[in-house]
Amino acid sequence: MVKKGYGGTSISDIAKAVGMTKAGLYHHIAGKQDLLFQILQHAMDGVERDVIEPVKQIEDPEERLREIIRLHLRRLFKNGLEFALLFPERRHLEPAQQEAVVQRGKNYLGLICVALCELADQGKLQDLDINIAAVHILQTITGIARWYTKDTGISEDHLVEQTVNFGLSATLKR
Amino acid sequence: MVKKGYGGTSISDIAKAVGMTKAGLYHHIAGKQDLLFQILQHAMDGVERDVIEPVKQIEDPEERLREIIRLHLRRLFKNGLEFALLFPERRHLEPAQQEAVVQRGKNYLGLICVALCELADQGKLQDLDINIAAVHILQTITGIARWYTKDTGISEDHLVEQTVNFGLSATLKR
DNA sequence: AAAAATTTTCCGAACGATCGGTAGGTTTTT
DNA sequence: AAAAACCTACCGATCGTTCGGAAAATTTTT
Repeated sequence: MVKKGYGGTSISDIAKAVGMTKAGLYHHIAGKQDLLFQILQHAMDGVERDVIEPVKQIEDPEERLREIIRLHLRRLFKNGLEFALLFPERRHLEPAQQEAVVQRGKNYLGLICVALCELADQGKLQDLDINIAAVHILQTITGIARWYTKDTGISEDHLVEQTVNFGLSATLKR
Repeated sequence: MVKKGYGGTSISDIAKAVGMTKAGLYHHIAGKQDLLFQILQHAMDGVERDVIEPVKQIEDPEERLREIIRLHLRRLFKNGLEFALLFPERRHLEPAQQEAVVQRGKNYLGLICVALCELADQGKLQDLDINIAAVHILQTITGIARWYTKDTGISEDHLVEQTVNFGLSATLKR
């Protein structure tokens, strides 16, 4: 589904990939739409557990923002970058499920916004539109899934470091 | 196709959208794959004309980078942000056509890389990985198509300005 | 200017294939 | 023996594509 998109992936394809027939697979899933929904929910559960929860306890907003980017990328690398590419496929869900996914996405974006706001209060931020900056940072992170592969010669550690610096120096005063 | 993806959009859908029957539409296109290919080529022709060509004459690399971001966004706004979302759908093309599209994309990325390199030579750049920074800038631009709508209350001008600043202060020394 | 010939545009009907999904039965595990 | 896992076989619908011909627009000939 990552490679060929929601519409381009048939249930038979998925069944074959897990070594089953269509009917066998249908014993485990409620339908194609619901399968995508479960995948998205599962992926976001992981982000909530490995990113959102841990950074809650970091007081210093600069350090927190740094960790948000770091942990998010680590999480993507560990769990498979590809899953980030499924996020736009939420358009194939029912409006209600779509809303649920979008809501959790906005929730995460809020995390970055809050960090930026606190930095602004401390006078550490450049003169910029916080909401736009927050989305740009998030797009930079998730955009990595669209181009990064190991055979670029770029190491994960290096990429994490560079991305953190990119996001911070784009927003922080110096 | 922007809304529902390549696989999720049938030829009937497209035909209906242009007020024709399937068979009537097929008089104008060579097939579904080729239609996508033509759309992508057409979109990239526009970028080449409105962005790549104009900035060739700008000597100063900082000014050039600024104009790349500005003109690219202006072009997206004028021609419809949505078309940027079709770029990832190139995966549904034949390998040969896919390669053609990717090549033109890399060509464009090279433009940013060169600007950054020249800035580095002038000692105006932060200590960073130029290739990674270039992709991050590009992802920030194209990422805008994924979230921006007029009803966010953000004006196009404001967004252009903020994005240019974001990209430059992420990479330039100050 | 009218008529004839030609080309372009479009449609109805159908094609084989595949789609998501289901019913009913068999095998495997508990 | 009960329950869970899985299969074969099939459903109606829709997929991308094609074909022969009608309708409309254009060009050529008279």
